[in-house]
Amino acid sequence: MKSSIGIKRQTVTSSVLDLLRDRIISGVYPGGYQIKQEAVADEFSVSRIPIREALLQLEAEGLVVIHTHKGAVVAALTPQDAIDIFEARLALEPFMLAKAMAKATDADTDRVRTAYLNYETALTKGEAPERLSALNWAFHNALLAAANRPRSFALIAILHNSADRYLRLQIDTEAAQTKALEDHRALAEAFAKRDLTLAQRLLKKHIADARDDVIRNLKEGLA
Amino acid sequence: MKSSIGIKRQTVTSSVLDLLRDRIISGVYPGGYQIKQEAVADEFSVSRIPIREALLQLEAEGLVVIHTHKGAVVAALTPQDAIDIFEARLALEPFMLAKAMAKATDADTDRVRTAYLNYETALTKGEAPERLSALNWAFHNALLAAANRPRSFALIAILHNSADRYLRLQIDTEAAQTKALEDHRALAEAFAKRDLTLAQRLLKKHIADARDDVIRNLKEGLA
DNA sequence: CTGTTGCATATTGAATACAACAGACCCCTG
DNA sequence: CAGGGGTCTGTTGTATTCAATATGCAACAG
Repeated sequence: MKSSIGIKRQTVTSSVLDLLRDRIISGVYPGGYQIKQEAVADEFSVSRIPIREALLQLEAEGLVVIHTHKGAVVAALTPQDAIDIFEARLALEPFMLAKAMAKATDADTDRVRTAYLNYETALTKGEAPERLSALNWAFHNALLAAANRPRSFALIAILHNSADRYLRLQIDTEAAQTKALEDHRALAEAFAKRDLTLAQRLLKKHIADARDDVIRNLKEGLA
Repeated sequence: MKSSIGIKRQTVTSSVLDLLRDRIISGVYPGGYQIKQEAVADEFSVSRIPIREALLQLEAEGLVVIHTHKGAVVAALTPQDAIDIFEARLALEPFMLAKAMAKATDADTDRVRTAYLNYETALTKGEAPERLSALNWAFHNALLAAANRPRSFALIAILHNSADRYLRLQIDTEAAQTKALEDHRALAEAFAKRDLTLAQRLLKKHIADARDDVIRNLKEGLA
C-alpha cells in the first residue's frame, strides 16, 4: 500500500463539507440562513454537485434542513431542540462512558489526561473559541474512545456538533469554559481512578448544566 | 416498481434511496455487496447523480460505507456492530420512553394499542417479513412518538433500520416474532397504565433479548 | 522465478448543460 | 378593490460529459 500519509488528497465534497459545517457551528451561517448552492459553488470556484452532496451530509447531521425544490436552510436554534440534543447526549454519553471505562487501559487514561491538559493550556492562553470547542470535543472523545463503538460514537459526535452551536451562543463564554474546565478535571480524575459511579454522575451533571445554561441564555435572548 | 399513489411529487433521489434502503435491510444486497452507481442508474433508467446522492444518505444511516474512488459497499454485519447498535438503542429508547409517557395522552395510548393490534393481526395472518418489520417499527414508533423529540427520534429510527438487518437474519424468525408480540403486549399494557418503571424494564429486556438472540445466531452462523 | 513498472480498463469524482419547479410579480376581470 | 391566472425569474433537480483515480494485467529487469 502506498503511503497516503502526508499526502493531502481530499475530495472537493469533503472540503466543502468541512467548511460549511464550520460556518454553521461557528454561527457565520445563523439559524434560518438559506444556503444557495450556486453562491457557495461560485465562492469556491467549483460546481454545484459537490455543494449538493455536502449539504446532504449536513442534513444527515441535523445542521441544515432541505426542502425539495426549495433548498437548504440552516437548522433553527430553539429551546426544544436544545433539550432534545442535550438529553440525547445525557442518555448516550454516560452509557458509553461505562463501556469505555470497563475496557480502558493506562494509555487511555493518559489520553484523557493529555486532552484535559490541552484544553487547560488553550483556555489559559485565551485561544479562539473554535479551538476551545475542538479541544472540548477532543476531551469528551478521549473519555469515550476506549469503548470502541463506532456507531454510538458517530451519533454522539453529531450531537456534539449541534450542541456546539448552542454553546457558542453563550453570553459569558468565559465563565462557561472555566466551569467546563473544572468539570473536566474532576472527570479526568474519576476516569483515572476508574470510579465509574462518580464519573457518570459528573458527566451527567456536566451535560445537564450545559443544557440548563443554554436554555437560560436562549430564554433571555428571546426576552 | 412501487405504485405511484396519487401525485408522485417524489424526487428521483428519494425513490432510489427508499429502494436501495429496502434492498439492504431485506438482505437483497448482503453485507459486503458493492453497489455500483452505473448499474443502479441503468436499472432505473436514471443518471448516476441521484444514485450518488442516495448512497450518501445511506452512508449517513450507517447502511453503506463509502471509500473515495472505490465506491459504496453495504455495511458488514458483525457481532460487535450488533452490540453497538442494540446497546445504543438500550441507552436511548428507555430514556425516550420516559419522556413520551410523561406527556402521553389517551390518544397516544390508543395509537400504541392500535399499533400492537396491527402487528398481532399481521403476524397471525402470516404476512411478509418486511410488512412485519414495518409494523414492529410502527409499534416502537408509537411508544416514543409522544415524546416529540425529532432528533432523538431520528437517531432511534436509524438504529432500528440497522437493527432490522440483523433481525432479518434470524434462523427462526417466527419464534422471534411471536416473542416480540408477547413483549409488545406487555409493553402496551404498561404504557396504558402509565407504569413507567415497568415499561422501561420491559423495553430494556425486549431490546436486550433481541441483542442476545442476534448475537447467538451470528455466532452459530459463523461456526 | 520474482518483483516492479507501465499501460489498459472499470469506476468514481466533478463540471457543464438542460429541465422542472416555487414564488413573485403583474395584469386582468369581476 | 379582492382575487385569479399567467408569465417571468431565480433556484433546485437531473442528465450528460469530461477528468481523475484505482485495479488488474502484461511486459520486463534482475
